Amino acid sequence: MALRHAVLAALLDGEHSGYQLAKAFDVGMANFWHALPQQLYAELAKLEREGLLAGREVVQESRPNKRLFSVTDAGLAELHRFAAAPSKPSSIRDDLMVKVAAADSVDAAALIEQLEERAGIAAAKIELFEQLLRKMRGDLDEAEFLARGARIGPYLTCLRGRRFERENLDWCNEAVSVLRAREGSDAQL
Amino acid sequence: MALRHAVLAALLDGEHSGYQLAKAFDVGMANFWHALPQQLYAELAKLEREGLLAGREVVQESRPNKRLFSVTDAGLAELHRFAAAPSKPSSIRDDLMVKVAAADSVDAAALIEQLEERAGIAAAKIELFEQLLRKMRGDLDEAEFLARGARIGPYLTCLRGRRFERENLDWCNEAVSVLRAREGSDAQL
DNA sequence: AACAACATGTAAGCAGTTACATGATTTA
DNA sequence: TAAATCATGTAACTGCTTACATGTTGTT
Repeated sequence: MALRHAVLAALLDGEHSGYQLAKAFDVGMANFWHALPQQLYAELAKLEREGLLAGREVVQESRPNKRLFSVTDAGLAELHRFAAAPSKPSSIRDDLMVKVAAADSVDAAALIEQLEERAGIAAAKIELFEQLLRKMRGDLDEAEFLARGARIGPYLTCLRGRRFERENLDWCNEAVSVLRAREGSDAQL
Repeated sequence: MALRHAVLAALLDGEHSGYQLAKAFDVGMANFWHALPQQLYAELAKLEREGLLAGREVVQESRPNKRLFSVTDAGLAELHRFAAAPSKPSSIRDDLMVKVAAADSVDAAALIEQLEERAGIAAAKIELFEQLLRKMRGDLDEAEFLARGARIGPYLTCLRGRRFERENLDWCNEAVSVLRAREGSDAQL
């Protein structure tokens, strides 16, 4: 049960609505934790009931009303506790990798197509991360920001996301060229 | 529901028992799909009921008896279908990254400790992948194996795993040195 | 006129985790 | 003699996904 902590961490840079959080969990946050809007609304309600978040209603005119949430002292304490506790190793789940693992028994063309699609997604994400990183840095250059910038946490996770997607892109391209080369000359040992 | 496909893929290189699979899902397979032994035993039983796997009892003397499973034609057909179907993007879940995202509000020392531990784990995994890759290659050099080796699927996913862990290691080290540097001079903007 | 963005949820079902349960043999 | 390896499961719980449900405003 750690979606709760991901939500608390996401709310550290100010109050957000469920809708705003859902978008955050679709970009920067999504590198290490993914969640659908329904899940977020449910989790926010739960965290509020438990007193780890405080919600306030904001009445809007040309928009539906919304509820903004912020982390309470109890919420901060819970984050502290969580950060100090040992965690289990990360878990990854990727259908495409399962398909590649079965590459020898499966249609190569379909695999190549999906690897190329994935490479495109990775490239787009890299671009997104670059933007996010620039935005977080503001006027400072990277060394300066790493040394003295505010909110280093999200910056570091973004750096991890960029590294991950670069590897993803490179590997997809490598896998595609290997599979293509074997398609032509299918003399397997 | 794709553990089933991961199991089918894992059984492509011959029959295995639940126990053997559990070990495989703890090393090579774990890069893209993680599963506990209980889950595997349950899934194997289910796949056998559905006719995608065939199990046979092997009586042993100095060991408990075991059941070895292999993929049936129906299982292969299901893998084909799965490989050709579109899949949703990979999902990652990593507690440690959630903690790093909250780095500005939590205890830096505890974070550094966990990042170093993770770096160690990553280094060990890299070594493990190197071994696995050498073992799969056998006498061939890498270019040769990529071009003509048997069972390229597991080799490619292993290459992905090694890339991932290298990035992990580098990033953990980077994050540690950033956090250390900030610990000393805590003049945040 | 159609679609994207804003905004929030409920209900049912399925997948994954944790705890429990057992017991022989080989290695340190 | 203690621990690791071999070997297989059940039961209860929790968390995640899919499907459903609604309605306005701004953009193309």
